[in-house]
Order: sequence, then C-alpha cells, then structure tokens
Amino acid sequence: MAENKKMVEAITPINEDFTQWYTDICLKAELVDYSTVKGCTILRPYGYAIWENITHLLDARFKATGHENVAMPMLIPEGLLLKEADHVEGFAPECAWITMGGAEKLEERMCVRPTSETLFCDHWSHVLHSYRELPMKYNQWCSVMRWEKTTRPFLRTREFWWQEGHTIHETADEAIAETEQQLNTYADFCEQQLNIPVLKGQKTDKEKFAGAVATYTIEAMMHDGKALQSGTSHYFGDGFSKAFDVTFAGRDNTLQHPFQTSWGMSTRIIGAIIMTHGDDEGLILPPAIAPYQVVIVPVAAHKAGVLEKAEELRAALAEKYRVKLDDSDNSPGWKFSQWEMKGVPLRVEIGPKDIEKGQCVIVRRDTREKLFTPLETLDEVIAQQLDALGKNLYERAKQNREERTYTATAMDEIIDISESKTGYIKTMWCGDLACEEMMKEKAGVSSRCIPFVQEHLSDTCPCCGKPASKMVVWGKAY
RNA sequence: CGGGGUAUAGCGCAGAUGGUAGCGCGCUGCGUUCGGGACGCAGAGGCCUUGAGUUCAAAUCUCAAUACUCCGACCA
Repeated sequence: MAENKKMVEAITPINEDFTQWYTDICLKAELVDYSTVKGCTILRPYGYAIWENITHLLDARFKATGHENVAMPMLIPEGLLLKEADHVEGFAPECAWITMGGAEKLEERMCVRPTSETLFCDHWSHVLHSYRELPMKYNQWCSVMRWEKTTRPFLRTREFWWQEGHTIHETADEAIAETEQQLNTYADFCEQQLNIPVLKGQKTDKEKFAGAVATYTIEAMMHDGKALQSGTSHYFGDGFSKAFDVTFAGRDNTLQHPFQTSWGMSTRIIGAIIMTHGDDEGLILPPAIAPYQVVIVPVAAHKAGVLEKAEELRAALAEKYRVKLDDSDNSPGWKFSQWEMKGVPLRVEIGPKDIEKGQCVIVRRDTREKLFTPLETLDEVIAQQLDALGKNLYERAKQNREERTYTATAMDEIIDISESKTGYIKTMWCGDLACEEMMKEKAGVSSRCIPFVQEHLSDTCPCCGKPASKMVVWGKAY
C-alpha cells in the first residue's frame, strides 16, 4: 500500500528547505561523499563523470581558440606569493602552508596553490624573450586549495577542481580581447550546453580578484533566487609582469612587460547545475553533460525476449548517445525513482506489451511526459527530445530569473524588496565603495556585477543621491 | 571566525529517573515477483565520535576536544 511504502532515499522538498534539498541531492544522487579530511569532499563516479564531461567540452573550446595545456607545481614558495602585494593580501589568509619536508623544517615555507598566477609569472620570467613568442596562452586542469571555514558540496570545499587559464600578450588590447573571449566562451558553454542563462558583466572593485585590474563574471541565478558566480575572467594589465619581472624585447627592441589575463571555471559549476535545474524528484541534468543521456528500464525483464530487446536498443542507441541499461534486480518502480533522482534526461521503458506493438515508452525527466514511440523512429525522437529538454531547462531557468529580477530607485524600496524576496535587484550606482557597503549593511545584498548591457533606471544613486550613471545588479550570493 | 544544532549498525532513528543496546531501511543467501519506490524465509553487521572526570556501575550525568550541519562573515 502506498502509505506504508518505504520511500527509500526520499529528499527534502525543494520549497521547504532549499539548502537541505541541495545537500540531499548531492549525497543521494551519489555525486559526492564527505571525506574524513576536514573541508573536503569526494567526487564519486557519477559526480566525477559530470565533471569529466564538462572538462572535455571546455577543453575542446580552449584548444579551438589556441590554448595549450600545461602542468605547474602544486606548491608555491612564500617568496613567490609575496611578490604581488594585492594578490598576497587576498590569498594569504586562506593558504595552507607546508613547513616540513620529511623530518626537516623547510628554509622557506610553501603554500598549496590557491591559484597559480605567481607560478605562471615566475615561469614566464624565465622563458619569455621576444614579442615573437607572444601571446602565450596556457591552461591547466588541476585542483587548488583554499582554507575555507565551512563546507558545502561543490560550492565551498577546501580543495576543489578547476581549470585556470593564464595568458600573456604583447598589448593591452590583445589581453583585454582575450579576457572577453574567454568570458564569452564560459557564457556560451553555460547557456548552450548547461542550459543555464547567465548575466555577463564586470565586478566592482570591491568584488574583483586580488591583483586584477578588472574582473569579469558570469552570474547565474539559482532556483531560490540566490546568485552564483559561475565563471570568471580577469585582466591584469602589466602589474604582475612588472612584479615578477616578466619582460620581452618588443618590435622596437625595447624591453617591455606583457599584459596578462587569467580565467577559471570550477567544480562549483556542478552546484549551479543542481540548483538551477533540479526539482523534488532530484537532479535534472543537461543532456550535454549527463553521464547517461538515456537510461533503459526493462519491464518484466524475466519474460522471454525483454532483456534481449532492451540490450538491442542499448547497443543501437550507444552509437550516438551515452546510454545505460539498468538490468539490475530492482523493481521497475524503484529504477524509475532512482534514475530520476540521478537526473537522467530521458528514460526508455520497454516491456512485453511494447515489444508486441513494436514500440517503447520515452519519459522526459523535466516534464515527466510519456511518449509512446515506435521503435523505428526511436533514434530521431530521442535526438529531438534531448534537444527539447535542454531548451526547456534553459527557458525555465530564464523565466525564474525574470520573475525574480526587481528594479529599484530608492533605498527604502531596495530594503523592502530584499526583505520580502530573493533575487536580483537592479539599481543605479554612483561608484562609491561606501554606497556598496551600505547596500550590504542595510539590504544584505552584494553587487553581483555591472552588466555589460546597461539600462538607465534613474539619474541618481539610491544610497547617496549623487548622480549615477552605472546600473548594478545586486543580490544574495552563494 | 561568531551564533545555533547534531554525533548510537552502511543510512535514518529509539534507547524516561545510570545497570554495558534495539527498530526500520539497506546489505548477503534462497524462493516468489516485476508497466511508479514488491514480498516471504534465513543471515551478517555496534569499543554507543574521542579524551578526561563523577560512580560499585556511563550510550545515558559533568567538562573538554574533534567532526559534521544550519545561519552569518569570506571566497570560485
């Protein structure tokens, strides 16, 4: 009977307690497990498979735009880190330090990389000679460590996996163009492949990366209206290259400093996928990165011919899609719930009745709509439905963002919105740090970005009343 | 790092007033089932987070530590 069915692995309803829902999904969809190492989580096979798909897609994009992969040491001697003042100030508080080598105390302690700008600069100072060698466009896939105080799967762990791109260029214009190009790469990847709409813009000075001249960001809005910075791209000018004495002989044979960029996307993006698309049944994965795009569930698998037919379908579909045939002993109902929890975009059910009729049932994860599909057209219907599902995820997320985006021109209006709703608040801003801090104090929101696409909402800053020409998007962030 | 909460089997929990452990799920085996989280029978599984106290006796009381978790601050 339904009422005494043990709802194994049931998750917290999304609208009851969003953070608990999120944690439930991370654990019950078997993406991560907590580690006995404080502050660290383990990426389990299913979670890692998502990250692998992300890395493959991004890596191909980076290579297509002329970037090369490298591997740097994971340790940074303190002396290197100290060379760029703003950078140290930003990162030193969250560095993990190595002070012993075996039984010997080190002459100079080393930190586990929190990011690798300093290592790249040090390397470039050795290998760069001439403008002919520029640009150098490097990327590395690695993990980094930041001594965070609290742990949330994907969103905040001491060690996390990412890629960090680092480039140097002959001119500032080229470096700025690189920064923009990479931000656009992230934005396009999010929108086209993760089906997450993003807002592109520039970070305020308060929010920008330690040591950067300018930081650009893509901001995504989660189901609950909070923002998540999903990718970032920095322009450094020649600050680091001066600090690290990176020089080259220019076209006019004078010694010059190159202009630098860096950009990164991390496993945090998996948190964005979960919190943007998931629902009460669990995860919903964008087809482009789902470990399995299709799961085949045989019904009455013990009956003659069913498993064979299911395997036949699997083999045929596997030529084009990532497919899983679940031939375990669990009941069909259990499998339905399990794979919904894990967010597989499409489920194909095949049983004796279907085989008789030469059809199967396709069930969409996002709408749970059932489509009785003749086997001859299965391939094209799957392609069509995967595509439609991705588009639907994007549209749903976009609609949520639109519904949760508010405009305000006065402080009391801002406070009223921030107390009653969660989402983006668009306002004008005079550019003063004091007003940005006041927004945090009075309304509890931080600036997410100064969007590239600007609107003129009013003439004055709602905080101080002085003339304001920039529009800023504010919000609560993960 | 500040404020709350939690710590007993793999997971979720029960274990008033102290007497050294139990339930559900899961797991293993066999059988019956199979179109939305199946069922029967038989099993395996616990230094009650750690360390000090109080006591004849501590999962239970006291103190401390550690970890996890939620809410802030900080970050990708």
